Amino acid sequence: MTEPHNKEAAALLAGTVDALPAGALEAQLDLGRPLRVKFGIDPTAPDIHLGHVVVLRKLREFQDLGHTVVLIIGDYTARVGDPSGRSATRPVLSPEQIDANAETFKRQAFTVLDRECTEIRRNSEWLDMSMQDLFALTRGSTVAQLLERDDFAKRFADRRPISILELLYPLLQGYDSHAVGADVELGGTDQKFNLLHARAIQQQYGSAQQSVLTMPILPGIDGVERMSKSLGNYVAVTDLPDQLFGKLMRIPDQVMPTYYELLLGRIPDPAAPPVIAKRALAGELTDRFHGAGAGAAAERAFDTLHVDHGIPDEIEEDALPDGETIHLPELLAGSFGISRSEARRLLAGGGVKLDGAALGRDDLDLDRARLEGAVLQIGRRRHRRYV
RNA sequence: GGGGGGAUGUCCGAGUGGUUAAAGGAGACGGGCUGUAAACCCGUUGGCUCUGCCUACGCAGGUUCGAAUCCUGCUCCCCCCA
Repeated sequence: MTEPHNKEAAALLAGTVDALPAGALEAQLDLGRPLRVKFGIDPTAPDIHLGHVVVLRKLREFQDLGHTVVLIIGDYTARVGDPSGRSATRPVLSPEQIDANAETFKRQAFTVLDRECTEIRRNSEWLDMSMQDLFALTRGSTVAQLLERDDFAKRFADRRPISILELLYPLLQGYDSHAVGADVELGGTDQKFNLLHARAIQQQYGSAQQSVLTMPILPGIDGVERMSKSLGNYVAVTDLPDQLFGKLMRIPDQVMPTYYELLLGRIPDPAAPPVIAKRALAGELTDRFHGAGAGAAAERAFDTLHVDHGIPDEIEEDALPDGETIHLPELLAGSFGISRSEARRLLAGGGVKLDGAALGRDDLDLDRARLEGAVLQIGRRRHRRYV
């Protein structure tokens, strides 16, 4: 084993949870050729979020060392649905939706990955197989093996349903590895079973077996559940700068160190108060996805809104309806996409402001003159100017 | 094939004839506080022409002065035995 490869291995293993089998990656690096590093993603929900970024950053490290990333768009497996985590049945996507999502995915993945060292494949290329081929694939795996998987085992014990289709998922993902000749596969720790099962499939087909690296799971901005689109606790890489900054300011203080470690690769400044550390985190990530300076601009907007409780510079405009008096519930409902009843409740609760001054329960009808050119505001974040 | 259980508001989940727009929790939203859109505290959380009216407890009928609660049929889901 040569010295430079040891260093390379150490860098690549940093921050990973599992590297299996032990020593496999080091041996592969000693081959002295670029490795094919697989990462698969199902285009079910078309937003790459910071949870994906944890894995993507590691992939980028491989690329920076001259290895090739094979990005698999699971357009076919998306029809099956990975049963990991929640057992809710996935909605069936149309081919058009899957295509559109796949495009979005590609674009977003390159906010982190190096386009030059990335090979993109769709697993419909090889998974659209004959029944005979499927038989051949399924012959190699047993129910007992699959039931070892944590969530299957649990559901089986609880007598909750496990569909045959779901059982098939690890086989299909494994077949992907065989099809693209993967040397290494990355995923979150929740993917450990699937990643390892791929080794069995590769062996079954006489391919070289991949090594497996798992990355920690990033908690969502609720600080509790894993970050996921379906739980709504995610920060998308396409979120607008102000949104991205603001969402990151909302993470509970306890998970801040985790965010630092997984997204920035360091710990927060121990001398900094939480709010300062959180601002630094939010600013840095905003810069990363929107360019240098975006973080600072977003921070100024944040201060205006949440520290000074002021009105932002840029506000969407709406036209006032005709008439000398304006019925506020109707206006608010139309502008902010809420019901008139909700508008009344917000009014009664002091949540509606006109040019910064709170309105009350009885301010149902206002003279047009008071609204012309004025700004109506719900809470701190929603504003509309009337022209 | 046989037997059993279930479908409640954004979600989870109480409720088994009469203040039930439906307990409780979560989430969300609003207010207060704040060196954070953290934490903490308070409030709201079906719609509307809003001191009232309308629509709601899988779907369609029925019983009753009155039903989410009882009856019949239907749809869907789950479990057990084979």
